[in-house]
Amino acid sequence: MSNQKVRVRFAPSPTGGLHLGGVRTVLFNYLFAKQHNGTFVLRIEDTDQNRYVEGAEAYILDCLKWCGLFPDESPEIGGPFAPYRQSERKALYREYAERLVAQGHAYYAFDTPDELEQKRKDVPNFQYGHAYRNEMRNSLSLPEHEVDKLLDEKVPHVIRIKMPTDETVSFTDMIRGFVSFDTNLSDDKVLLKADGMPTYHLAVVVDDYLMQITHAFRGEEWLPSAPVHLLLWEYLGWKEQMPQWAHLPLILKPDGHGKLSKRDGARLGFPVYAMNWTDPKTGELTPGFRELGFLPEAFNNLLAMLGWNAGTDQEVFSLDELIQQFSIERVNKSGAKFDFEKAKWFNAEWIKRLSADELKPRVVPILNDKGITVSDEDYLVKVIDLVKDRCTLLTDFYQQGGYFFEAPKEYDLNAVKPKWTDAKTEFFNTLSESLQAASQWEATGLEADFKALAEQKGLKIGDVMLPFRVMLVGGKFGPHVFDIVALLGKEETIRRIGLALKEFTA
RNA sequence: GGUCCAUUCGUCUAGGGGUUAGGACGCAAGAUUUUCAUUCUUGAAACAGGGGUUCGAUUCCCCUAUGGACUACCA
Repeated sequence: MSNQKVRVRFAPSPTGGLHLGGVRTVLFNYLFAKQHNGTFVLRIEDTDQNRYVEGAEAYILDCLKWCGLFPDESPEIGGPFAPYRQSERKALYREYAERLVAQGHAYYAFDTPDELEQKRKDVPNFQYGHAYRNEMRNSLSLPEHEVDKLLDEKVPHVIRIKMPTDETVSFTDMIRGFVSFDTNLSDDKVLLKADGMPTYHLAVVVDDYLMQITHAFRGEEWLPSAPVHLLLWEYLGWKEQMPQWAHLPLILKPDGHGKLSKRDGARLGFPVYAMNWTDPKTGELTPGFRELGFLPEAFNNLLAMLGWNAGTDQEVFSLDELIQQFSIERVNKSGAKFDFEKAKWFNAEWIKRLSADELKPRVVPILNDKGITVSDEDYLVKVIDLVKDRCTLLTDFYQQGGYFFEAPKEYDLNAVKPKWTDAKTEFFNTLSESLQAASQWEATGLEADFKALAEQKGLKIGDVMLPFRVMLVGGKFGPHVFDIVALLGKEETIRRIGLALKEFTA
């Protein structure tokens, strides 16, 4: 296996939106694959038809595209190990389950859901395992002829793994090192469900084998069921081909403790999903990072830093840098609480780092959404350059840059009206006239003229500078006033002075 | 309850038998900016506790505590 080409997979089940932690798992898979010139496959684990959600698979694909984490093999693009949807591979799992039964490592169980429920009620901490399996209705406890009869009559049944007693299963995890488990403590997990679909336990082993997966990354929540998987690899005779495991630390709630869930996002006011997700049944919308105004560069970056670090002071990484520097050895063992403030900082950093040209195509839709059409792209680039340092989210470009495209609809009147005087009205009227007559239109010259005029009128510069800003921008924010004036142009500046004067003196 | 896993500033983390325990986010103060940000400087802020081992433990070992995951015909 060590000389084999690296093959990794991300195997989500299409049950809803894609969680932050899911994207991080994708990212680590992707980084590892690319770094080793390996293959990244996307496999859809849709073996539970009860939980299948329309549109979820397409949504997951879209998320990966947005993040720029493209699979090399997937249900969409195919590949040498197609199909990549487990529901389409259904027929193949039974054979392996039967093989395990024949070998004595698994058995048929005929207990109905009701019977199981009853048993759980009767026996505290019931586990379907060595202690109780003889009390249940299965091919271990029932006489052979009765089992045959039940099978012949096609009585619904499942296939369960027969966990060995008094054995220790151990392996070396790429992240946590040596871990071991006592087989007595694991129950006889269902391998093949009554509907003929495999459970995760069987499917993940069979497909990882068939798809020649060399390294398997998954969340830490899978650690307790690892012994079942290990045993399956062994019983199926594939132990030599078993991938190396890496159980990733969990992403935790920012407050309190526990796994971060979409509920926490709603409660604390930040997204948990990569992109907006609308549940097709309830119509409920769960917000996403993309729509909130995150850049995929920043999203990848912040996810990578949740559990991994380069061992240096560097925190801002491009995807290429991550591919270069990522190492599984430097992934932390313990869970990390998600910090939305830091997440926003990463985004602000990326907005500052990207050029106005690179930002342009991402800002246009933001402005369009607000009803602003951009006819002059060069003008937009200048606007972006002027305001990008004060944007944290992409959506901030509307607030910070919208007034370059349309005059303010509302003014921060509290900032100007209480201190308004006739002298100021007079000043701005005169300013309009002198701007009209201006022979040049460049920031420093305009500023000098403005100051000279204020002095001449006996006004403090500060007393007219702020009102001037509010006239152009609408509020107390934005770049240097005369940079704005210079970009806005003569006609528009004068127009806005007139517009605002009406409001200020009303 | 049981099993497994984890534990350095509020948060993400670096470090590692002898260090002023480093960085980042956030927070506070100051400088720059006649707005708001950016930027810069400075500051407050941590080795869960107890035993060992050792000349010396935050670092190694054990125990305790705390937290988390899992304990479905879900993944």
